[in-house]
Amino acid sequence: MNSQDIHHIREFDRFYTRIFRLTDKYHLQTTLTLLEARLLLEIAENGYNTANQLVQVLRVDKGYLSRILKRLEERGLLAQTPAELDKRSKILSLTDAGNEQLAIINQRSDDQVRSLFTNLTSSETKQVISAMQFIEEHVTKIKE
Amino acid sequence: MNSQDIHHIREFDRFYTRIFRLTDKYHLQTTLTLLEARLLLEIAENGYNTANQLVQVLRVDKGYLSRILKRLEERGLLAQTPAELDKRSKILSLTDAGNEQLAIINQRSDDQVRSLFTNLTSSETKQVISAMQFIEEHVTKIKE
DNA sequence: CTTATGTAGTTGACAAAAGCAACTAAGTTC
DNA sequence: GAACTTAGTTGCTTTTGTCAACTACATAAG
Repeated sequence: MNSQDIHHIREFDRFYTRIFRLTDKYHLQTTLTLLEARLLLEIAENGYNTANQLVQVLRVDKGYLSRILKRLEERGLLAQTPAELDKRSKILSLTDAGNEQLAIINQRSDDQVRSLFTNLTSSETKQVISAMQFIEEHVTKIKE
Repeated sequence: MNSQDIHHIREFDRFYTRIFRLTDKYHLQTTLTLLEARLLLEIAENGYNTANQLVQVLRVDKGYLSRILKRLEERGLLAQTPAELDKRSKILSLTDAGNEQLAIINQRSDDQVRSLFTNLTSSETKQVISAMQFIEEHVTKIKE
């Protein structure tokens, strides 16, 4: 792998982070931070339903997470019910209001994605997606 | 653009951010934060050599930036010399130590990129890079 | 020239985000 | 059942980022 290749890849990296605006303070004009939005998503859609699982998958401090979850609960978006099996842990789930918030976020994320592709023909869009899938399949995960 | 397409794209987004580890606190095991590393790079390699230019291109608060630049100067990585043409502004440049730091960061970034591609044949690598370039050329920038 | 207005960067005060360590309560091992 | 581990909480601190006021210089208009 030559230095020109590496240059291209790092260039893409900068392009990508800029375009997808990963640093937006509030996620898509909701009152949720990026992390809060991500938590709702992981809980509701990816089945991570304990604080501990979220700590693993998102690599956040457990103390910090604990407070964020408490805040989400206070805001009525999240329910924490003691686990029957292991009484140390709590099972996390979204309330109806939480699911509504998530739906809004998803809607806006979808809109954002769509707007990135507005000028593309349907065939170009398909090619971009193929390119993404190709990258996803081939780029190797770094070891932890 | 159908919902399946959007799903694929958002999936790629999550994959990408996870793999490239954009949230690492210290950039590649140096004592520089991601922003500090980025500043050195923009100053030395992209020719943005005033605080004002950096504010524009990286969209950070000018007060915050001012403090970071001061810190980099105190650490001996950065020199700020008054501009002759406009005495309000200072011309930023890396010291030798700053260039060394940047070289280390670049080296490690390169290594990281390389390690993501270790298992790929040279032809697969070329295809991934082509895919990246295709995405870069086609995905439209969101308006500010 | 001089007044008004704009711009580059600094500073102080503050708020939000994140990290660290000590702690409680429950589970596990032997 | 004593020693150890684990899930989550809480207090304390640091880091990161925001906002507004301020200084010094620049520029345009009368």
